[in-house]
Amino acid sequence: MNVTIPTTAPLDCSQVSEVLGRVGEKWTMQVVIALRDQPYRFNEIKRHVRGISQQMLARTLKTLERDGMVKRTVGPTAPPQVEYELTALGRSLSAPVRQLAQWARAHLAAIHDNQLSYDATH
Amino acid sequence: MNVTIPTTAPLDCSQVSEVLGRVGEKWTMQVVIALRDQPYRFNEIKRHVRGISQQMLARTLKTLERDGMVKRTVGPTAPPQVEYELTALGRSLSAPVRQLAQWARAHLAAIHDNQLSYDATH
DNA sequence: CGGGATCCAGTAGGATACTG
DNA sequence: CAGTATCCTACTGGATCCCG
Repeated sequence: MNVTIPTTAPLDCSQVSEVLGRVGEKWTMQVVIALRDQPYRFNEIKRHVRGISQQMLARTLKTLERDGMVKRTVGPTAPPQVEYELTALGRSLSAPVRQLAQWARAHLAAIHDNQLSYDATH
Repeated sequence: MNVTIPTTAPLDCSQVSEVLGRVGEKWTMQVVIALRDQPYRFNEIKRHVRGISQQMLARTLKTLERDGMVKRTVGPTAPPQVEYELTALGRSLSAPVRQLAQWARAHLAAIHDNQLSYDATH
């Protein structure tokens, strides 16, 4: 068989950019990363993700839940006990994102250098 | 040696989200992908990236050039002949992004299903 | 504790017209 | 051909207050 769709594979289509856009949102991946190892409650996540507001955490979690990346579990207690955990889908996303993050760490200094010299001459 | 910094590696820091944000911009990766195989001129890129306006293409290319991902070469002719090509940095980025794109294509249907059933119950 | 409702600022994205 | 200049809209991100 050997279909061989090498580097020339689509890669384009607007569908992919839908996911790229989600990944590029400010808090999405930081929340996913915070949940990587174990479930956490709302304010536990908030403490792990430095700088996030209640509002943005609530929005981000809701979006992730809607996408099926995070599972929300409400305990029958008062006050409410709500736990969030990654689904298999959410966990599988963190792998390629980790590749990207490694690239970022490896090349961010070069990018900043380029920006500085570009700004100096334009 | 085998240092073994497994899934617990940083991955966090705001620096990474700077790159993630860039990747998440609407046209950035589509332009990078269009330039993957060979240099192109402005309007050639515009034809390859369906739906992009002159304005957004100019902005995107300028940002990519500033980041050092794209090299801009002006020929000494009239009318101007301007060629854009990926730098080594730009080419190296497309590898991890391709991983993400493959993930996107593989799981986008599942995401849409989740969104539909979520919307139906909330 | 875990949110929702509201309001607000900044920016990404886009349409159109003009220019060297 | 390869942009720049304007102008506008929509959405992201955030601060604050309120509620069960």
